[in-house]
Formats: sequence, C-alpha cells, structure tokens
Amino acid sequence: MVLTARRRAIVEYLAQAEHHPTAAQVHEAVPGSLSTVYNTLSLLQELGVVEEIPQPGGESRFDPNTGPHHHLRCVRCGRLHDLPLESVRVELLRDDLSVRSARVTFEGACPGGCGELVEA
Amino acid sequence: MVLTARRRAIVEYLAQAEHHPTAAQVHEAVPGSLSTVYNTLSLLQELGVVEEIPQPGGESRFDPNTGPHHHLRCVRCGRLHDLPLESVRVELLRDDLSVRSARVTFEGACPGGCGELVEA
DNA sequence: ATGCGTGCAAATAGTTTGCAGCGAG
DNA sequence: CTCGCTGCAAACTATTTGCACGCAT
Repeated sequence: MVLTARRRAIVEYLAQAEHHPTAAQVHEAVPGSLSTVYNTLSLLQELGVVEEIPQPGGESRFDPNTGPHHHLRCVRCGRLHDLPLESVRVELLRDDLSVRSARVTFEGACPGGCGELVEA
Repeated sequence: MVLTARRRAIVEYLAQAEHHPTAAQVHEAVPGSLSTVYNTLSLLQELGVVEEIPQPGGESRFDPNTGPHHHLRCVRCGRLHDLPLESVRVELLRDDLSVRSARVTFEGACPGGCGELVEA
C-alpha cells in the first residue's frame, strides 16, 4: 500500500482534529471522494492506527489514537474528547471475570465549554 | 400509548434475555413484523426504559436496564453482559471537567466461558 | 365512529463494493 | 507496462417512514 498525498491528508486531518471526526467531516475537510475516505478509514483500521467509535443513532466517529484511552462525550455538541489513561482510575471489584481492557466514556461538557450547540 | 400483547412480549423478551439482543434477534424471538420491533424499541427508548448500544461495524444492541451500569463485551461471541455499578470503581483524577456520568465497557470473556464462537 | 397498533413496502442513511481510468514507479 | 489509488455509480445493511387495514374502545 502506498502513502499517497490524499491518504496523508486524511491521516493528518484526523491527527490534528481534536474531536474524532465522522467520515462526512473528513470528506468535507480534505479533497477527494467519499468512498476514498471510507476506503482509507477502513485501511487505517486494519493497520490499527484508527478506531471506529459508533455513536448512538448516528454516524461513526474515528479516533486516530493508537493506544488505549478514555473518552468524554459532550452532551451539548456531541464532540468526543480524549482522556489519557492516567487521568482515570478504573477498578473491577470482582475476580471471577477475565478481562483484557477497560474503556470509560464520560458524559459531560466540553473542556472549557463549547461554542456550538450542534455537531461540529 | 397502549401496552399491547405484542409490546409486552418484546419488553419481556428483552428483560429476560441476558445478552442485550439486536433488533433482528428480537424479531426472531417474538412474533410480529420487524418494523413493529423497531417502532417499539424506539418507543421504549423515548420512555427511557431501553437504551441503544451501537456496536462497531454491526447492528445495535438494546439494553433493557433502566439505571446506569457497566458492560462486559465478550471478544469471542460478541455478547454484552451487564455489570452492576457496585462491581466497578471509576474515578476521574481531574477536577477541571464537569461530568455527569461514566460508563465502563470491559472487553473479555463471557462469565464462565461461552459455548458458541459466533454471535448468539 | 375514532384512534392507535400493526405490517407491508418504499424510502432513507451510512457504508461497502465493482469497475474503469489514470498516474507513479 | 504494471500496480494500485481514485472516483463514480450501484449495491447493501440497518433503520425509518408512509399508508392502509383492522381491532378495541
């Protein structure tokens, strides 16, 4: 596979956007067709550098974050923010379950408040 | 709105199934059309007695659990199990964020192991 | 008689795929 | 020349909606 200018643009947009864009948002932000966006996104998923995060009732968001971490979803604007592993403590208070990982999603407000009331 | 026999059957199936069925699974389990299943499920969501849990790459699952709780997704069979609030401890180690709730999803194995390797 | 639940079929949204063309190595 | 990225259009899956019928009040 080739790291073309188009693909680089998509990766860079994902990496630079702080809000885990939808496929449509990627398509708006970088030139190219929507199918190329989807193709690239699933390619990136196979490479393990991007993760799909399905949203209740809507479009999936795509998380360019390699390692495990947690999320804060803003209940006002729907944006998804990363929270580093170290800022959350999770503990499973049972020893009868075999578990490999834990992901926490908080619901709350954008750090510092968010301007828009809708999807951005 | 009326609690018909059909609706009661859907609610009871959801309540009794331990694995958070998909809409298709509900449809297989109770008589009636698929659209009625969807209609009823979204009705139940509006009433706040059922919650949609979108899955990566597939169909949403529906959780008949009223209150907040956590989940364990089996990486083998895809089933989603409930974990009561008390069996998990979550702590946000920052005070600059305003947060209303936290949901934890563990990835691991079915409690006691699961028979099927696929979706059930 | 009215209202609402139901089911069919059609519509929609999001995503995937087939295929032809083209540009880079 | 060849390989594979790209984009259009068509296919597909999951879900929603429009509409007509029928039962229960």
